[in-house]
Amino acid sequence: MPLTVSPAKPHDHSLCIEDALAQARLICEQRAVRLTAIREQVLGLIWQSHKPIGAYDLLEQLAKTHHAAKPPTIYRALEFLQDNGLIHKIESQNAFLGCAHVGGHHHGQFLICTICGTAQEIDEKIVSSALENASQAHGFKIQSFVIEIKGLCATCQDL
Amino acid sequence: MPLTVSPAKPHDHSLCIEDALAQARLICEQRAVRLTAIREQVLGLIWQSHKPIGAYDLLEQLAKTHHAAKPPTIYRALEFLQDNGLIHKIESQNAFLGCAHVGGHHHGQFLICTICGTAQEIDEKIVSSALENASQAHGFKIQSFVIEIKGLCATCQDL
DNA sequence: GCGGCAATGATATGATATAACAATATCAAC
DNA sequence: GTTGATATTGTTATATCATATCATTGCCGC
Repeated sequence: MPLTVSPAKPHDHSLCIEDALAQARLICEQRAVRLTAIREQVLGLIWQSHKPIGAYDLLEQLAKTHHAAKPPTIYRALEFLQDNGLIHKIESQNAFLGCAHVGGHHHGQFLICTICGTAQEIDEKIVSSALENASQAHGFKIQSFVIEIKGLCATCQDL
Repeated sequence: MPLTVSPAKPHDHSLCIEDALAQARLICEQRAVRLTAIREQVLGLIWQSHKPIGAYDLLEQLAKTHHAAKPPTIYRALEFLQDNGLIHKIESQNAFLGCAHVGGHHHGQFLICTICGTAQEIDEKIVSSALENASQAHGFKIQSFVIEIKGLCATCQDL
């Protein structure tokens, strides 16, 4: 299961990408939305990195094969991919990352290494229920959340 | 204690501002750093809203009394205030908010209302310990975190 | 009052994101 | 298979957020 590996550990990442794209095609078919060439290409570019990647870095990559690409090209693709739960935005970095748990209507929880820059997505019930608890205690009703934990991944702690 | 009220509830907010500025002066004296006129003025402007406020909105306010104010003026003041734990940045909005728990070396947890825009800072042990737990389970060592919970505040739920 | 450092002024530019409208592609209905 | 409605992409321009750089001024210990 490529999607459950830690990005910090070595693995055959081309499998991640293939798997992510295959899942994306499936999801889009199920939802009757169109994973166009541009959108799929952008998703592929995002998955080529385990590190969150910025919109203009993506644009630079995309422009290599797609001369007409301009900022709106990227931002539209990013919006589509976000709307369909295929990618997440890391708010504290203005950067984007493939969703590791597609299908669920979830919000991301991320472990972001301050040394190597990798971001691992987790989905811990203990975190979401703690948020739910804390919010309730303040009479607040959750719609969504941003959880970005910064620190040292297992690999970089050992350096 | 003005600093513990919910921003969503009506209260005499001028007390919040005065209290926040008084605490800021104290903290800066203790830390032997200079809360200059510009910095204090920016902090005051931030406290005039319970809603996170953007850097350029602050600039516009500041420029009314301080003709020479330019973007670096604001960003330098914001950096100082953040470094000294007097304000927080809401990453998902590129906006800034007075810190409601000055003194502690804490990271913020925010309840942000999607209707009225107010952001309430909380500091729930259950949340931070859940993050600690989840991180440990993945061999990750926390340095800091961004917690921004979006939803409906008590007041706006009843509308 | 002078030397060193912190803070601010001033100019320019970099980085991120969206508005608005035109052109084209897709696809269902006929 | 043409037509019309809608989604997607192209194109230009601009809005919004943030920092680099160097000059100038102010503060403070000596």
